[in-house]
Amino acid sequence: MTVTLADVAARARVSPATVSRVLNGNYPVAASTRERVLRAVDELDYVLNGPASALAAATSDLVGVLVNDIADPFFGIMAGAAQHAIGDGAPGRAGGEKLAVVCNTGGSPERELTYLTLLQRQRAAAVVLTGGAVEDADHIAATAAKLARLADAGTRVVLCGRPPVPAAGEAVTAALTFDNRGGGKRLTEHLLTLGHRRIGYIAGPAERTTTRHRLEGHRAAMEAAGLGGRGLDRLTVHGRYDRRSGYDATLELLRREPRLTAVVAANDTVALGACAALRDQGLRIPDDISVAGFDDLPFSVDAVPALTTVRLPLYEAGARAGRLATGTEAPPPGGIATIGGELMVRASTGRPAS
Amino acid sequence: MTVTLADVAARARVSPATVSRVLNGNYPVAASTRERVLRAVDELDYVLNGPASALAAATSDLVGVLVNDIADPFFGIMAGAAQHAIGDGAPGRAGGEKLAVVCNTGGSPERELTYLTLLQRQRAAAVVLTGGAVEDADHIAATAAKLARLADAGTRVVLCGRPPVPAAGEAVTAALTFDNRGGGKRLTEHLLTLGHRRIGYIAGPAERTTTRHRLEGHRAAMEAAGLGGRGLDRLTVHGRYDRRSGYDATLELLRREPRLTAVVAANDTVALGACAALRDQGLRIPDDISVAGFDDLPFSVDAVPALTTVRLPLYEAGARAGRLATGTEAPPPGGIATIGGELMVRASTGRPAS
DNA sequence: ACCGTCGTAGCAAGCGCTTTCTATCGGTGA
DNA sequence: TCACCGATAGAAAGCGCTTGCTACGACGGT
Repeated sequence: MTVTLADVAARARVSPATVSRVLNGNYPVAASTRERVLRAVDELDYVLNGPASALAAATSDLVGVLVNDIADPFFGIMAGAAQHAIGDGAPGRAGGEKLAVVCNTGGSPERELTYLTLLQRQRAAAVVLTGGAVEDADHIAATAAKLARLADAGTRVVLCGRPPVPAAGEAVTAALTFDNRGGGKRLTEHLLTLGHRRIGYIAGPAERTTTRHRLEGHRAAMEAAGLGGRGLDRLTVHGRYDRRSGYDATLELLRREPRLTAVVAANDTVALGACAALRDQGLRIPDDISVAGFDDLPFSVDAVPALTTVRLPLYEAGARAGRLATGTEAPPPGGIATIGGELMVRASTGRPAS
Repeated sequence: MTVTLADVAARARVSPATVSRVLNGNYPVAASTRERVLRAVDELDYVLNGPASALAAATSDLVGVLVNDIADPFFGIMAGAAQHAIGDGAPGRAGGEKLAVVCNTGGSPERELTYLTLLQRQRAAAVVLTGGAVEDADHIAATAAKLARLADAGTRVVLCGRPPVPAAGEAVTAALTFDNRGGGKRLTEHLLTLGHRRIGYIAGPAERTTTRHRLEGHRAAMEAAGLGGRGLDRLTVHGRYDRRSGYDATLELLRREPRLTAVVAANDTVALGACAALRDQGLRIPDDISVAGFDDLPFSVDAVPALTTVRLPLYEAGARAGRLATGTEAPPPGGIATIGGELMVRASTGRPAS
């Protein structure tokens, strides 16, 4: 039924060992023999049996890329870049080709662990974890343990846009983290500079690192401006990283403080929802109220008005993570690199009305 | 170093066969024995060796989901839904859990084939192909052949948002196709009804089925209104499915026909680019010119003005494809189901000025 | 009390490939 | 001319798991 190495060997009148060596190209095989084998492979339309070779060689060419939400371009862009870098990593001979697969955790710690186990099962060559992590002690411990297990099974572990795992130290090959705190700080400073004082903040899910860091940056800026204290809590609303959440949170913010002059959203998608809510309330942006996002996703520049936001080099980061995962690029010193964001001032922010 | 089935067996004082059966749960094992085994698994922190079991069982729990562009929510939504449906397909015992992985082809036929081969290598349980296909005879033949090969290796093949492969007939388990033609037609009819006559069309890449079908629908509507002929070609511009392409194409259309009263875009992303271009030209939407998109991606309702478009039930389609891939749902009669789009009339279209 | 059965568990033969070790052969330098 | 060597190719031993078949008690019907 299915063609095996032995069939190819028979056809090429050589031993299976020779065929294997031709295919893997890491052993001297006479040119004439090689050609004969290759022809047989072609004629028989032979396809290597992945599991069998993974079993025998104790390695596989699978690279897993874990994302929180595949429908969100934030992850899509990073994953696409990583996959690209990985697929083209060693385009040379067979075996150099890695299969990058992206796994959607939906933000659930359990699914993340499940996928990690599944990848461990497959003896994945590398794993790339993207996006913020959940800050639950149990989960962090479980993840760290799993990563350690993976690492000493030879799987490379790369973090992209996620803070280094505290306990997993040596397990992680490299960690690329975004400067969410700094970006959040600069964004709010921009608003403060424009003269805003009553600034609402729409945060993401409370337990995620990304959420916390961006919020911390915001608060640091507020406090530095003498606007700290309890007022901050009143003007902060948590929600999911989606449009709807931004819409609802904005309404809530307006309810708490009708004289709000600016809203900072956890990310661009949320900001879009916020804009919609504001418009529905009859408020003009930025005349009546300013809005800012985070990430600078592709659609943000086309929003009306164009969104002021913090640009994160998602594509570059993903590509770099991919290269680190394939070992094409050397890890940064210390294994950790922080990637900064760039403040993009656009039309959605302006001076407060009064 | 690594724990194997045999280790677990030794620890539980049973044979490897028994352990295997406990883990796969498809053979009677006494409760007490089972428990002992499970405990050993736990204590040893055993993880099944995927390749080994795939080799022995000649099947794997991998399901591949191929997408053209993972950074595009159009695909992200479908892929996420499929992955969800697949992962939760048989959450019962181990083994029922499938690993859905998404592979990003970047729209390249070669990469598509490469991934298909890679999945074939892994003896994937199923493959889901999403999005339009490239209409190149060679590639279609190659794909059909590959799918046939996969199919008779026992891999289920599901098409989602892609027209049935002509030559692959029996190879395909099920095909879910979007009624792009009908949607395109209705969209243009809507514009015609409003009174538009000079309607520009921004199409996607020429060689893709999705592009062709949507365009055909548009033209059918135009012709039915007596607006056929060569004028259509003049008012059609091809480009990629991205924002930038929409921007550029719009400028080109305006150059060709300054008196344009409406622009229909290949999809929402392109439409957004079109809106940006029009705004930059000082044109008001919909007062001076109407714009329509396709897909109804999440951000479309938040665009300003909200985008008139054709809603495609992306999530539902993806989920269904996932279920078909896992065999959780029976294929539609004939293996083919056409999914209709719903015209969403919003603020970006209105009566022409004059 | 005997034998067919049912319920469990073990044996052992692979699954298809990689890789170490060994064999072979045409040179080569002395 | 002969021992020796480099370059290739083959033999065979697994890699860790699944599964068909066999083995073995304990039951229950007659």
